[in-house]
Amino acid sequence: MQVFNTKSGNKEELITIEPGTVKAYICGPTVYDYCHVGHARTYINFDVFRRYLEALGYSFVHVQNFTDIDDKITQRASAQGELPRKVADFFIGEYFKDMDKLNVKRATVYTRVSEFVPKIAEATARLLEEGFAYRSGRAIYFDVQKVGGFGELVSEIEDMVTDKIETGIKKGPFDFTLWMEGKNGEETWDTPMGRGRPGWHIQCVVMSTDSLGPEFDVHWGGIDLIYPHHECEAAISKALFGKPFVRYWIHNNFVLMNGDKMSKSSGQPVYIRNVLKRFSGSVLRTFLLSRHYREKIEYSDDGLESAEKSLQMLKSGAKIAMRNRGTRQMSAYVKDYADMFFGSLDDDLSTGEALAIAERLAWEMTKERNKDFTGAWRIFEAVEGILGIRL
RNA sequence: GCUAGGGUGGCUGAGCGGUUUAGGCGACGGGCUGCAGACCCGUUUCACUGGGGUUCGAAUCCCUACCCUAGCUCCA
Repeated sequence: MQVFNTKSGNKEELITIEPGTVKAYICGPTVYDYCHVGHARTYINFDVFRRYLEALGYSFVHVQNFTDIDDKITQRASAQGELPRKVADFFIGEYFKDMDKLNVKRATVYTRVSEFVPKIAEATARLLEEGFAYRSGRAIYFDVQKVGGFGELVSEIEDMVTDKIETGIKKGPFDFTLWMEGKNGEETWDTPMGRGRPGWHIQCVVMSTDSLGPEFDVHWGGIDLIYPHHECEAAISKALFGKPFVRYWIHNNFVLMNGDKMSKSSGQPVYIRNVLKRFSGSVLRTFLLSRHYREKIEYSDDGLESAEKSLQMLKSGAKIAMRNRGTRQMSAYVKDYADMFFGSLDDDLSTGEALAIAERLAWEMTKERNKDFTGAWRIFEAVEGILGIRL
């Protein structure tokens, strides 16, 4: 299939390192709150990516983390008078409840930062020894210049607005924290480097490569993670292994609300569980898949309602189609639809197009009496199995 | 600056090589109604930023110019 690689800025044919196997890592949530619709979009699109490749016959290794050590978790914990660990565990549980309702397949491996601290400390110590990192103030920083700067995903980084970047403690403005001494109330670990906790970027490098090896096929995440998170990951990996790291970087776009990104920093997010009070998981899934993953999508009641209508149409079509379920052959008319449907998915996961094609077929089936719809059930089966929309 | 995505009729917004040029809103006419509203029917019959190019044919592909939006160390 063709996928858009952020690294090259182009659509490329997906060729895996090991034929027949896709090794993929996706940045999981920082578990300080319930998941919102933006999270849903990321994990649903990745889920369809996985399901499609599995349908093509690939074995798909899906590794996902939970960032359970973070300032926001500490903040929430102290506000509620609880231990950070308890807060993280709670929201991990809630994450699974939400994702199960959205029919998102479970990952092959889930990792938690808190379980990887010794390995992260070990990697940090190695970077320190090899001169890729330095100690300054109360933290250990990664020296971006030592690996020849950034450039995996962001070019001409010097052109970026650097006004708000603090310097002084750090050698270079783009250097970032690998390890820090803990502050009051934070969870810390004893290591040969002293007592402290890991920084954000190195976590994902250690966790992904631990399961998938130093080189793997796909690294997925929200578009907001391109810089700094993924760029920093690439720099760390380069220093740690001296290998290419990830072949395909894939990023999905945001869910907007009133034109702005839905997130904690810009207004209230819409939690998945709140949407599910009014619409089914399949409706939300249909809504989020109705637009291509690299396009922004505007969240609105109108959008959900229209997704509900689409789903209704798909269900009508599926009902008619399933009457001759099991029939191997496919009429020429249906074959055209099947080609278009699977062709859309093959072209950079165009779920919106695929959905529109299935919907049109459903519509035709409810209206046209004299056409041969033999084999149409296979398309609706794919809507369920690949798009993950229950009909 | 860099990266991504855009510039379509009064507005919104699909279409992304050729066909019935969506749909919605609004407007206009009619129906229904004691009058409105809602609802129903009809009309709104050739819009695609400028300039090149490819093609038998371009809103749709390529180049170029201009303009707009978003992001750029909290973030999926």
